[in-house]
Amino acid sequence: MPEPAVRRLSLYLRELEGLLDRQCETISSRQLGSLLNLTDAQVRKDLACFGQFGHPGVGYRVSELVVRIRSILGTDRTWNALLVGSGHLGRALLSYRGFARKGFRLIAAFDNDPTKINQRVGAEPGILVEPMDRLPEAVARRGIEMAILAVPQSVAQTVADQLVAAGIKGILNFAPASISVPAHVSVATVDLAVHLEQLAFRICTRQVELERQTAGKQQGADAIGGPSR
Amino acid sequence: MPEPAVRRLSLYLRELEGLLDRQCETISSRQLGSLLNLTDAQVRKDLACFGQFGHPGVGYRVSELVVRIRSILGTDRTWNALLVGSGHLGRALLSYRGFARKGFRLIAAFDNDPTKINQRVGAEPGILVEPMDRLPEAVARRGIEMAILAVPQSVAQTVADQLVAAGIKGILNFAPASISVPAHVSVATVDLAVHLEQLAFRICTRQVELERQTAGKQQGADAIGGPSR
DNA sequence: GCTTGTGAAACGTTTCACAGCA
DNA sequence: TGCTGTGAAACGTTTCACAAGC
Repeated sequence: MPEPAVRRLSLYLRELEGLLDRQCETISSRQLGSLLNLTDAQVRKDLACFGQFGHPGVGYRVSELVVRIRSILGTDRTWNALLVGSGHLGRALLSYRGFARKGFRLIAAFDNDPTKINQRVGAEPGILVEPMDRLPEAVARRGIEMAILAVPQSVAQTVADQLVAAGIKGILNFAPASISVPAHVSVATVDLAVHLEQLAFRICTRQVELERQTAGKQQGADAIGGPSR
Repeated sequence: MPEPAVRRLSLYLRELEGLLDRQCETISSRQLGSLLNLTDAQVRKDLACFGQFGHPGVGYRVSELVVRIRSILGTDRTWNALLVGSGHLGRALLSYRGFARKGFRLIAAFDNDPTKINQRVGAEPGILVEPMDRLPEAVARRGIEMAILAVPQSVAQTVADQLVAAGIKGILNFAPASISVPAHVSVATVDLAVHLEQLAFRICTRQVELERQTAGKQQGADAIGGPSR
């Protein structure tokens, strides 16, 4: 199953949910692609990986496709998640409404800092920050399958190990570190600084590209004796 | 220039900076790869794209490689950045120390919500949240090249247009929407909900894989009449 | 011995082009 | 006409294998 196709599936779903709000009933692969700067063939190939959802001559029915993609991604149900690390980022994530809209419920929070334990964080009524030793029981008792890791780099691996031991099946890791887990556990790492770094690189590269293009055009113009403008 | 190689360059740098702290002087492609679950050949090919940094029989000198990669990524200097949207996520990003460590300075913040304007946010002394109409002047006067977009989906494109008009060269977009900008501007989108969705998919898939594996083994054992255990 | 850098082979992804269908 | 689904071609990335160097 092509990994890039799975990544794009989430993006298709995001756009389709938007179209649903605007009561758009059907959409062609070309239209959906143009929303994400993809070719029509790309969209069709991606969707065809998972079944035949389209209607020749018509396109894709938005509501139908939304249901299908949710079912493929496993977001046609709610997932319970917990948070470890109630620093600035952790608290922001607890308050983020985007997760709930997609069916993810953050229902517990943990930290090992005594000054943070027993505080209530997030939108009213808030979630109680519990000490780390309560984690295993919470996972078992409250049916929590996912964890959001928002702790400092230095303790990321240790906490990840605790999460795995507690029976967590997937970790969304915001710590700037690559963590290792057993094969039955999935990890997705989001390193915010890395994304800014990539942006810096792209800005530099874009700048150079444009300069080269301009220079090339000028030289070309010079060579054929065209107007330098 | 292979796009995946550039992505990994940031990860190499992150690991190398860690090794530098632990006074590790040299590292082989195999060792560096194992930190990130990559093959040694992958590491060598990636680095070779940008020059000859290695020393046969020795490996790569950590401090040298750090300098080289920073120079390639364009993070051998500081970048000034601004933030738009001082909601929960925006304020968390202003307080995040990881950016400063990588040479990114968040030096201005904007919002169009009157209740947020003129507040000070982030670590002491804090950054003053200014109204959107001050944005163009701030970009020009303070040499700001990057923007972090942490606004709701509904206004993401509008604000992006304002940023472009103000002369911003790169946007790190946290809004759950794909935004379009002219070719001379770079965008990186980080959709937090999408990452959780991908994690949900991987958890489901992993579960099925393991079940199939177990079933396969059992069947295999049955077929050859081995112990069913 | 161990290491890098690199052409060549293997693999995966995207694009093309068109048959089949409403 | 307009659309999907799909084999085939084109393109890009990763892995292999080994010469060259410490």
